[in-house]
Amino acid sequence: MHNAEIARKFHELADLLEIQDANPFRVRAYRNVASIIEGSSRAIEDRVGKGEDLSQIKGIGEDLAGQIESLVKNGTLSQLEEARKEVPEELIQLMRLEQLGPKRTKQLHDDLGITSLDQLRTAAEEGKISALSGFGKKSEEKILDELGKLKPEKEQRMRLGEAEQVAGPLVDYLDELDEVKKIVVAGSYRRRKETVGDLDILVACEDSAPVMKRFTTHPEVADVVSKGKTRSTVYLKSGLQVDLRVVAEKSYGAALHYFTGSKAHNVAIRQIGVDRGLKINEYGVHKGDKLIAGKTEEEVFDQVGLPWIPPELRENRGEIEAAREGRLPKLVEEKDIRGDLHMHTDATDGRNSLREMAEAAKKLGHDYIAITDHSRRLTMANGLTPKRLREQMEAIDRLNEELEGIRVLKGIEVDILEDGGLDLPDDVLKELDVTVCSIHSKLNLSRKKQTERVLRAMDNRYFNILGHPTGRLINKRDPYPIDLEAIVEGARERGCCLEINSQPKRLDLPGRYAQMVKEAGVLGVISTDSHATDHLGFMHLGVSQARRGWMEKDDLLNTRTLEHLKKALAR
DNA sequence: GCCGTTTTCGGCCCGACTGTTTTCAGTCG
Repeated sequence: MHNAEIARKFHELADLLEIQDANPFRVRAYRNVASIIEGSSRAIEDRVGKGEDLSQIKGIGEDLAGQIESLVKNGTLSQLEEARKEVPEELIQLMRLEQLGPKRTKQLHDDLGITSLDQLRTAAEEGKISALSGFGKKSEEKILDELGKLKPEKEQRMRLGEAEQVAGPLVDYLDELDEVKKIVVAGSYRRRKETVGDLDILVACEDSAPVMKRFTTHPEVADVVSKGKTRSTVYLKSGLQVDLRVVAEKSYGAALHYFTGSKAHNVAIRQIGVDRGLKINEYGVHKGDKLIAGKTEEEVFDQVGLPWIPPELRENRGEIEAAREGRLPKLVEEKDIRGDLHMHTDATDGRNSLREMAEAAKKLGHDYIAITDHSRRLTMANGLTPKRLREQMEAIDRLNEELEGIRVLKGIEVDILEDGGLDLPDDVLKELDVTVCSIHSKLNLSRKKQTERVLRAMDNRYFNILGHPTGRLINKRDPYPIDLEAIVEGARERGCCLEINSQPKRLDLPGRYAQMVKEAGVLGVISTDSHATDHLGFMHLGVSQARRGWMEKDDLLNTRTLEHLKKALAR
């Protein structure tokens, strides 16, 4: 069972308990454990398998450790089964609507007998909801409006970070077979799109039968849709569709190219083939009946007169022309990253101490990090006042005297207030090495006002990096209305940078906007926004977005040495 | 349900915003 699925079960339990009006702190404990598991870079299943004591993890006590273990071992969570008896589990669907939390959901159920989204729609259309106490006409309208926008859960694509947790173990499991010569996950996963619709696993081997057997009998498989010699399709228990395709080694490169896509890229490449009298398919490049290439992707590209193109660029958005003209970018790689400039500690809403964050970052090979806790306005996160920030600065000074091999920079994630001011006075900001400036409130301002708000904030000479610039949460919240072109231009004029936030839920900026930043000559910053030492490993996800935005090492701030970084930050 | 150089019991981030209110509950972050 994957981390994402374990986390989902605890979230569901928390939702059900909340509807039941359970102790809110107990609910929080369940939500907390869900987020710990979600954010863990190691598979909980493995940790249980190795007999690790999960109660050593902060936020997990003896009780929860036991619940996790039994969930992993038996596949069931008895507390969840109990809760489902009390509350219809479909009710949780109602809480996917904005404005509907546990209390009003319970009220809808108790007063109108509503258990599903369909029944909610009918009740709203019949005007029954506005008649309830606490609801009104506006609430009813909003519910109908939200219902119209809501996508069925099944049609949602899985976030890349979650898909990695599913794909990694599955690939390892298949790779244990001697028959498997090569194995890779192709498709949008390999192109590093922010979400994937399904997993396309490609295997090179001569005898497919044992591979197909092993694949379709994997314990995570819920349903075998088809099982053949070259292709099988299954649904995992998590709902994710996985296709396995088996080809001979001589066709591996061609198949890899074919199944990596994108479709638009493949069509364009095949057209070039046709122009040269070649037929290109998943088995290879053919001249007449003769197979002339296909063992590697390089061979396939070579046949159409192109150098190898990185998967992240294969969207037919200019990469073929660039390849032809020899101006493909040398994309940034994770090893180019020298430091991480956005992370939190337990002084605000992080889970680890200053020292723990620094030591974990050092282990990852970073030359420097910046501690950027929240500022005072974010009370829910226990945001720092000037006084507490100064205390943290002193603690950083002391830590830097002790630590070797890594430099801890003083920073803040300071809120951009509604009027474009920053949440801390200039004389405090002045003392910091770096500021990440972010919007956490008033997300629903008009596009014009939101844009002006950020531009005004950037006027402050201590504004360094715009944090999670679009504010989107993948599958959950759209970007707030904002004129990003104007923001990028404003950043260029003022010498500000834009963040590429690596949190799996955010990936913000997305690749397409990263490209805009690069083209404007504005520096990007890839940060993890870590709230625990475990999150520091999300860097590669941000790097993938930068790569999708054609970014090279020099297009980024945190690929620089500490010395150059400091110069670049001075305004 | 978790946690403890205040504590093994009694705390647990709390303010802004909205729509419904007539003094506030529910939701969100």
